[in-house]
Amino acid sequence: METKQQTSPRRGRPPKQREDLTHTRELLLRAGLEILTEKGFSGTGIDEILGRVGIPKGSFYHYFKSKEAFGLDLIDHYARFFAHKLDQHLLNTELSPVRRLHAFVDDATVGMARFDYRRGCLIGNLGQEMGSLPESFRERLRATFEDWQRRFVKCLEAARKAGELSEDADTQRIAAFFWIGWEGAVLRSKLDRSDTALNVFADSFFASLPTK
Amino acid sequence: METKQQTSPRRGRPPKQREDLTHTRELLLRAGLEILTEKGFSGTGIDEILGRVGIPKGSFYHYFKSKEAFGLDLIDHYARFFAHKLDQHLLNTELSPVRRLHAFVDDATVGMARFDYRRGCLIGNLGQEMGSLPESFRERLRATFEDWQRRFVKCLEAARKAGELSEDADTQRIAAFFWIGWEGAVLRSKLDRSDTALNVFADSFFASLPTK
DNA sequence: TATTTTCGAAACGATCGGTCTAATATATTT
DNA sequence: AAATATATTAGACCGATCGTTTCGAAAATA
Repeated sequence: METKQQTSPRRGRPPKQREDLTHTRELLLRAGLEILTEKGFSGTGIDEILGRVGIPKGSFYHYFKSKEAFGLDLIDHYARFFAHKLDQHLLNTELSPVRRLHAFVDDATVGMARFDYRRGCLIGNLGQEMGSLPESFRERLRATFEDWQRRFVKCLEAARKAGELSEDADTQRIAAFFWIGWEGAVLRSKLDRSDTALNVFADSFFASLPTK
Repeated sequence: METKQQTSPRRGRPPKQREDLTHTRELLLRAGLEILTEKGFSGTGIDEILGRVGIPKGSFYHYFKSKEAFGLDLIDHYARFFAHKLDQHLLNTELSPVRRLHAFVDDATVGMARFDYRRGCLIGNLGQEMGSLPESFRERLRATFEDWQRRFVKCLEAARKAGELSEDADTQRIAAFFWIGWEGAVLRSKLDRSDTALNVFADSFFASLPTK
């Protein structure tokens, strides 16, 4: 394991170690996200992503060793982005816990409207596609849902302590219920090109909360 | 529109008109259903379907003018099959209306277990894929959901009249809520390879029914 | 035999993910 | 400044697979 010499001063251009400003890579991830949330993994060719940002194949395979690796990076990228958005609402102490949930749902709803209900949730999309996807995707997708669910539980627990939920509310179950159904609502909303499904599910979900 | 002569005795080999024994066509539809519920439309190649049943391409394009047409036929095929299964439970007068709903959910749950949670719902699968599918699919998918929802409403109405649901229950909304969430549960169940999501959603759904 | 349906096999052009090689840009050491 | 080494760009190219076409042989009834 002595391949990497660390004593002698290396010559030539050193590898970039700054994560933040790999412009091209960032562009590819952004475009990939846009297209994959719309058309899925199998439905999207690399050439289409390349064409949109005007970048040749050489660059793509310089930054990602395969389409599969690209997909995995995309999942992480999206999971982080979405977790941030979730926390933005669910940790907003200016609102009561249950109102934070409403705020998130409303935000997501206008988010879908912004793209005419053409883009959905990357995690849900890939989850549905798992049958024809590299098996390596499964764990990451599962873990992402668990992560989102965990953040939801925290907010529900806060609601319970604040008296917005009954004392014996099963917050784990409620959070699981939400994400299961919400993904269904996003899928249906894409099919219908309408926010009806999102609203129907959200309303029924909130109405089902055990408010004691 | 005189192309089809019905008076003169036709010559040559007559078309197979027996529904049950359009062997090849039936085989293709069945295999297509199995594979598409597992891997989706974009994720499945025609060759894979052909290979499974040992039929050459010529036959496929004899019975279906394109993959798109095949997909549309598959949707109809599945929608009919599923509507039949739905009615089997929802019109079963030996059970109370709400118990019929339970029976359907239980049936669907063991159905998913039978294939190790690898096969989902064709309509949900294609719905999610719409972004990269022929636009002609959209209306059929929508119509199928509406049909299923309609059958659900009838059963809910019966439940209301039987006193199992409160008098002012919004059966339309409840049925819509169910199908939105149930498809999400099927998707999640496939990802997790477990019936947990199905059970969580079903339990929460039934618990949310306005029982007055 | 005439006519039509069905089957079978090969091949098409397009596109898929991925490779290859060369040129260019950028940074460091001598 | 020159030499050196790496980062990045650029796109032609590859084999495999995609959906589709073609065309003739078999099958079946008139």
